[in-house]
Amino acid sequence: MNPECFYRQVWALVRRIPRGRVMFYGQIAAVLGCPGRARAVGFAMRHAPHDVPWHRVVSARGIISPRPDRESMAEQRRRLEAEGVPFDAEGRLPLRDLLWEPGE
DNA sequence: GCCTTGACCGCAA
DNA sequence: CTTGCGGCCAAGG
Repeated sequence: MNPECFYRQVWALVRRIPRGRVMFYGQIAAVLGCPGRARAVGFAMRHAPHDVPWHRVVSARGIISPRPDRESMAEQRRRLEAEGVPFDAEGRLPLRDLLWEPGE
């Protein structure tokens, strides 16, 4: 699968994540049949179109992925909290309860 | 084309 | 629980 097609499928999938639920990078890649391309999913999020709910994608460790742009991290947390997602004192969220997968 | 970087991940220690 | 390492692979210099 070529990169461009992959990104479009990532965006299409992320658009289907319900409010208040999340998926993690590697999971998205695996669902699309491309295990090992978690980093490419990260790239797809960084370049996501305006209508893609990129904030519903977090790391497999249940934290908002660290990145140079601290402001976008804060923005992601605000958006998730606005959807009812709880964070503990260490900035972690209950991935086990919030994880979503297509066809659920 | 080579090398480095990065919104990653699973597993070993 | 935490960290480190290796594997991963696309982009950009």
